[in-house]
Amino acid sequence: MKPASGRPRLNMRIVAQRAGVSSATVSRVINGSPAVKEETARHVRRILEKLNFIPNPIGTTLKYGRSNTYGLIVPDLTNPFYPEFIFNFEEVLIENDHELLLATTQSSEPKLVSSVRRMLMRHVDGVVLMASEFDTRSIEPLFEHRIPIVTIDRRRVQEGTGDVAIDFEGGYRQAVLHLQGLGHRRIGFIGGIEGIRTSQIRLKAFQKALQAVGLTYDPNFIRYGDYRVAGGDAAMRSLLKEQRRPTAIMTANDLTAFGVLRALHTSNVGVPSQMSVVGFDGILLGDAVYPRLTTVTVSPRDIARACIKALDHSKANVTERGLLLSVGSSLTVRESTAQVRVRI
Amino acid sequence: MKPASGRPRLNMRIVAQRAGVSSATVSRVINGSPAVKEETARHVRRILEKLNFIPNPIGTTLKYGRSNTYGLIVPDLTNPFYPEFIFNFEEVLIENDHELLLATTQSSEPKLVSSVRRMLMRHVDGVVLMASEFDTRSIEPLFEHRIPIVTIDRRRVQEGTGDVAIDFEGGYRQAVLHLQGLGHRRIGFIGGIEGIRTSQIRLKAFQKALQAVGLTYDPNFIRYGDYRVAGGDAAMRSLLKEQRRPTAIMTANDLTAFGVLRALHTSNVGVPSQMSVVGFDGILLGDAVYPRLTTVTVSPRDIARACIKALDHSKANVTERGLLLSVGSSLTVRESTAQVRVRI
DNA sequence: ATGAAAGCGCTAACAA
DNA sequence: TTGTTAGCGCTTTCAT
Repeated sequence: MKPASGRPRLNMRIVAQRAGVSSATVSRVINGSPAVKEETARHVRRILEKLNFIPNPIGTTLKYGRSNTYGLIVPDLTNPFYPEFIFNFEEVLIENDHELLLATTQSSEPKLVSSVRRMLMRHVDGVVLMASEFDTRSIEPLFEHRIPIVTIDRRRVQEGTGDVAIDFEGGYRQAVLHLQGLGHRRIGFIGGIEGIRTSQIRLKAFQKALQAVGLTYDPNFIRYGDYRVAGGDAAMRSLLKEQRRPTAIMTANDLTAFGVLRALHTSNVGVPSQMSVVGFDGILLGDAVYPRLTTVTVSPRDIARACIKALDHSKANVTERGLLLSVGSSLTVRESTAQVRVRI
Repeated sequence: MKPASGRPRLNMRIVAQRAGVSSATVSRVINGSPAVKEETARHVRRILEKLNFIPNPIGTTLKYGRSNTYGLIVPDLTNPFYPEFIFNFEEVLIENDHELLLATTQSSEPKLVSSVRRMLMRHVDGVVLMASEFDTRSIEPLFEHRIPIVTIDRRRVQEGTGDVAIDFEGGYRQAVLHLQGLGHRRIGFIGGIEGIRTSQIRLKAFQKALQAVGLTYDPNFIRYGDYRVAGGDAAMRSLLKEQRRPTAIMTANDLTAFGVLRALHTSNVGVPSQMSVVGFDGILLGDAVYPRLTTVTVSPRDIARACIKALDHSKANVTERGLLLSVGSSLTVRESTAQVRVRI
């Protein structure tokens, strides 16, 4: 690798020369130090403008060992929920003059490890970890380097690590209430991937929601999926084979609900005439499918803000256990739910 | 901002001390220089492992003014095509030990300007610009700093700037051929945003495809959308008001096709029984809607590779005009197209 | 084969 | 109020 060729990059020293001051003064002007005579500052600012100077943050990063960058590790860009979150997270970061370093794991352990390594190399000031099913060993280096971490839905905090928990229970309860109001008594649930933590959390939340409104939980109406369309489709087909069918289906996320809709269409089961469907996430595309999806919406912006808050807290209190924040969810009623019609 | 606190970060000097060599030797070992005695190298490697040393690329960046980072500017994370591209682009970058710096513009000029600024600050080695409708003035700084640029579908190249063009015409021709084979003669088109360049390109490509197979172009069957669901929906509703209707609809992208499907559902027009629909992009969710969308697929991975190729070329030949590459597309037949049934 | 040292751009002590 | 300087981590020329 050869050193930068051509004329030297425009830097503070050059600006300083042109302005007839020292680079320290230029630095002070740029950072708004009050210790500079207003006249000098004005003069320097004029030169800055004329030269179109853009400070090189690499210098600062090197000096302070901090990069003003936050890492974000997501499992998958294919689920629209993540891009929507990324967008919001990025916006919140930019508001605070921070950068985003994005990594996707594809739910693969080696990818997680290499993502973590890249985060470390780039000296991120914190990491948001949305990859749920991770082995703690993979993110060990993050702990060692004392990087503030926020997990999503891990519902545990430790030294330097906060967590943002989505309020599934509240959301599902609203949905169950809505369905109950429409006369539904037999509500099925299609969850996430069997055996992983976040799936358990969602299923539990569903059960509690049922309980809260006094409906009975029927294990025959439960299936697992894979948080994706294919899983929702397959699970719904399986559910349709039952003698006694539920009259409404709730799902672990919107993509699963899309699969459910597709399976029902294919099987000529009318939605919402014969079966009501409720998703979870509130992705924008929920409004694009037919029928438009009734779903529990959780605001990506709220999650993003909570993440930043937890990260900031951990940064300021490296040795304490991090914040455990909760983000609410609310029902968005669209067209995939209706009065129950089938009598049994 | 206070300097890094606590114990100094693990760096090459510390490794060198532990290994009883100089930091220069450590650097040589890490970079695989052959000028190190194998015995020494082995010893250093052992220490490296033991200390779990991760080199800090900031030092290198500072020294060389290059960051091994590529910038990617996309208009929107809401259209799944972009996340799918981002994922592929990131993968290709990581293969080559590069980093990704992502920015979204939301089709807003100020956001583009600030994105460009961030790219500059971070010393990106090149920029992929997917924000189609930009004023050249906004990216002027990129030119000034001699940053290699690749645009998508701008179909013009200049000094240091390459372009990757999607082969709309070839893709649309396959689609038209497919529809023609199913007996369709009256094919409508719902384009992108009226007046912007990429919309023109797509509409022209559609016209040429029609021409190529000997079908007539009927302006009454043409509408504009907005590259999103809402636009496709509205345009389709408008089209349905025509006395003579087309029997098939092609669209500027898949999201538009989703809107078309929704409008047709709502208007009780059967797909594909009464109307065939063809999208463009080949996003994964095209397989999730009902009916599954027949579409023209363009491989995000191919686009990503082409971008890197063009970027590499421009990097090596800063003063030449960049490469003008083309990426092919191919028809994916699913369930939204069928034999024409309606006789007029 | 290895080490010493300079320098990339920036900022904060410290000096003037 | 402004300037001088050291040093963040790295690589590479030059010296040994």
